[in-house]
Amino acid sequence: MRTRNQSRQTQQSIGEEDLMKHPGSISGKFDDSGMLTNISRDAVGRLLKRVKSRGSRGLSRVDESYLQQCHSTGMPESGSKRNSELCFDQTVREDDGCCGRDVITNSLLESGRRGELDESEWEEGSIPAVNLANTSEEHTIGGVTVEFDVTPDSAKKKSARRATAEEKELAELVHKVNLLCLLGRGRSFDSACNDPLIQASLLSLLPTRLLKITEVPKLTAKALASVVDWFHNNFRVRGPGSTQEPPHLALAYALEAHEGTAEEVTALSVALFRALNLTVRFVAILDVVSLKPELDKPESSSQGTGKAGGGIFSSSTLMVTGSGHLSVSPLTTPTSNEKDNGFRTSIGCKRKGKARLLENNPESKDSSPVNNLKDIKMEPSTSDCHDGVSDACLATKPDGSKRKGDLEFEMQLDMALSATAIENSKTIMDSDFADLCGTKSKLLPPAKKMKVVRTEESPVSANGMSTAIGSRKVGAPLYWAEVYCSGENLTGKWVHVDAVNAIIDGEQKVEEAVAACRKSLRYVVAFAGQGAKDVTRRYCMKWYKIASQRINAIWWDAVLAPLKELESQATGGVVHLQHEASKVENMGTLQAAGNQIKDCLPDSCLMSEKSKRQTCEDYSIEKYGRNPFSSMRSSLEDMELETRALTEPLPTNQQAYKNHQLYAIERWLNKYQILHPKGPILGFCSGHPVYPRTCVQTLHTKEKWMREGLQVKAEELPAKIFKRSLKQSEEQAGEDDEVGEGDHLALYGKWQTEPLCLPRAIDGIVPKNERGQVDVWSEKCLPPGTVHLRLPRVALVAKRLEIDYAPAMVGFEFRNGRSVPVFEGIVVCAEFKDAILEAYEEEEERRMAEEKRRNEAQALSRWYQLLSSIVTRQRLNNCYANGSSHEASAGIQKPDDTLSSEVGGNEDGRKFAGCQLDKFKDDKPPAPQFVLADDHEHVFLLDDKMFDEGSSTRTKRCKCGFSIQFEEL
DNA sequence: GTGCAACATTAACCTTTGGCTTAA
DNA sequence: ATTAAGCCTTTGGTTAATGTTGCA
Repeated sequence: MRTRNQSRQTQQSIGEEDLMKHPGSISGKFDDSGMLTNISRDAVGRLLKRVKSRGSRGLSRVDESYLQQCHSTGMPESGSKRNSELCFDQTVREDDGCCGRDVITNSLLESGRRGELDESEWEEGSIPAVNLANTSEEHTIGGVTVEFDVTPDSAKKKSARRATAEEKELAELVHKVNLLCLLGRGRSFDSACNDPLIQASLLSLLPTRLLKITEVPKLTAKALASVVDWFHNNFRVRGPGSTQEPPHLALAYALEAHEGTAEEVTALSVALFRALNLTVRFVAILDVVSLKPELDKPESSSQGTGKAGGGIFSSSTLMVTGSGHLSVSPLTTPTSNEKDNGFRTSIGCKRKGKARLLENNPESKDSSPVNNLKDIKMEPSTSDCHDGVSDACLATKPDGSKRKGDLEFEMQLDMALSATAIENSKTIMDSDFADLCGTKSKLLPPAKKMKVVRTEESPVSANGMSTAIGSRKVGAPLYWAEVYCSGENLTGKWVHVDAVNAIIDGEQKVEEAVAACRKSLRYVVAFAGQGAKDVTRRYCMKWYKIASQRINAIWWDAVLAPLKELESQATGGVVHLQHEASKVENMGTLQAAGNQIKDCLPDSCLMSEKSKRQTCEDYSIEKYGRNPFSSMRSSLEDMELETRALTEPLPTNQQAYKNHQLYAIERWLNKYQILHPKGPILGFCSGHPVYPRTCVQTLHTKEKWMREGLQVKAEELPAKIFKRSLKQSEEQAGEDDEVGEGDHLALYGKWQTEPLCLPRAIDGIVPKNERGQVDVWSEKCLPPGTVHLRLPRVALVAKRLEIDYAPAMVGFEFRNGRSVPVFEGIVVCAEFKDAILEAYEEEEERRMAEEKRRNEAQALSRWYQLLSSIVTRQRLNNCYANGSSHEASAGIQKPDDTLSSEVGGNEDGRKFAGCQLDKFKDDKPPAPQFVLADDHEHVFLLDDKMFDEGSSTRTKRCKCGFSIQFEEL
């Protein structure tokens, strides 16, 4: 075992710069010296597992253990610098004697992963532990600062917290956007499948004998076998996925290389079928981000931490994606699959490298995955290739035995690999990897190495199907084709064709395969003719499991409606029975053309969009000409899907009935629900009879029914009675003064109600409730012969006219901690409506006039106040600025009202005001110009007024000598 | 290890009708 | 004297969804 000190020595011998530049080589050194990383990973896996299992106490206990040991052993002497490091070191040693350096490293990596570090950062971060020892509470790797004591603790807390409404709303929005993006992507690929050049190229590759399929009058699934076999043997799935390129180009590359992502290869199969004049859909599982917030995080974390072998070495899927063998929902949003994104980021450049390679060497048909990997490894920019060794050592212990987690991890890896039928290429890769393992395996990214290990243990069958998954022989297909076989059934049938895995008519297996790979079958969409149709029902037998994970059906149907129409138009017409001879002829021409243009690919794919589109259209018209049965085929399928929806098998677990759309059991009804009628019994689940969901009726109180314009029929007994809560009972009892009267709540079903019959208004009197009002929940709640006048202040009018009315309560609002009724307008007898409205109009006019008058008066008053204030201010300025105390004491301003009266009763004053405040003359009435002294009333004459241009001040003088200065406004 | 059932926890929903002071 | 407006203060029980735990 390497100790921490040993590790440090190693680190010291290796400069930081070197670490960053040549992580792989350094990894190699570690690897050579005692499987350090292997041991470390084991330790980290255990540590994190323990931490997770302990929940929030995990790290604190680690700290405590560290502190205790520090005290007991006298370590560490140098303060906090190495605290965290030592802490983990000690803890790990305590457990299994493993080195702590990698524990720290990988713990940090874990943090980094949560911080959405991509794969390259993940790998870079695994080496430079020198950095780690330099900080106490924080550690910096490659510029990323990670606080040490966050990890599983906070993650756990976060996952324990439930999502708020806002978060749910956001998640729903993201979900919708993601769906739309994936729909767009599917349409894109579907469109690419119609590319005549691609189709022609495929035909040119197809052996002539297989063209006979076009001559089959009634196509059956069986007839497809030969073509599917051929395709399966000639096209392989491999990664990294090309997700950045346009589908047309991606297909061209895949066609040339005879390999591509599952999506591309499937699209090629669709293109081939279409070239053969079959009616085909490109089907994809839209692996959309979860509709529920936070759902992805626990999922990923559970995968990452729950598995002993996984732990911070990331979830299995990450490992797989890291290997570049799985391209899943490339347009998923960042929140959907961090793992995918990280993977995608790294593979983007890889694919470009690959693309360049293809362009430079168009004949490199044998560009095997191995070659790809070599290219990848040589790419200096692909930092994710660094430090593969530590991961490479994960799978086996030094002694060769396997740990539980490793086996588990490999199992997951198997699933993912089989999901993309990677087994096809495995056999080829194995031989190459045998060499690589000896020499270059240390340089491989983790999952690449994992794959090597895996292939040693999991022999691949000759036909490329995985045998490692036992019963789950079929991997999780995310893409396949649907071929319309008119020879199936009486009316024809859409047949599932997974050319990638060479599976025909395996629709029943899809759900299981998808579930095995922990993918969700929420949306299965078939694309054709730029349209799309949701065919999830065909593949999902347990709808109740996905129902809650799907967006609300109304929105989804609205989105799909126009696409469905397009799809229906495109797949409705089949012409292969009408012009068979010409078809074969055409195909021969296409094949020849394909041979000519084959070598030009992908350049030929770059033909002008316009001409391409034109070709496409021409071809489509020929191929997808409408026939009179198109709508019938579409509706037949709709019926089929609908039938599946209505004939879902009974779930075997009780909880599934809680919100099941079709079935219900009594124990999962809530208190406002009842079975009526109670039958028929469709089956039993754990002894509970299962009823149709249509038998479930919602119950309400009499009052609640009344709000809906219904009333309980006379002499109807409550369908259900239950006790109120203690408090409610007490309140009710208190009101009724009769204990026991109000402690029960009677509920009625809709079948016990009839339209509301309120007492009619008679003699102009409005029937009111016990509170003297009318509850107007809706128009239905208005007593016959009355109208609701929803006008403000209309009650006053009715009152003035002495017309009987009732305040209209329209609802409640929660205010000041309690519900308060909201009144809007009044309810009056219909015959008074016009009179009231007329009076109301008059009253409103009068009120408006009054209000206007009041406003004007208020404006006047405010002007008075303003001007008085100005005068006062000026006077005080004059008095105190000049230091004339006697003047100050002499000048006392009257209150406004006094001044007003003075002004009003003094002609001279009015005149002076007009002169001296001429600036305000047009806007406002003259202001008072009198200042009263004890024994003298100052009068400011116009002649005595002086104006100073410089300071814009005007000086007024009284004959007595008193003067006031003020600024001209 | 997985699925199920029971229980625990928590966010969201549902309920629902004042009283006093001050100004006009 | 009457009436309108403003202010105070911000429930708590129930349900459904979700998490946890234990069992087969």
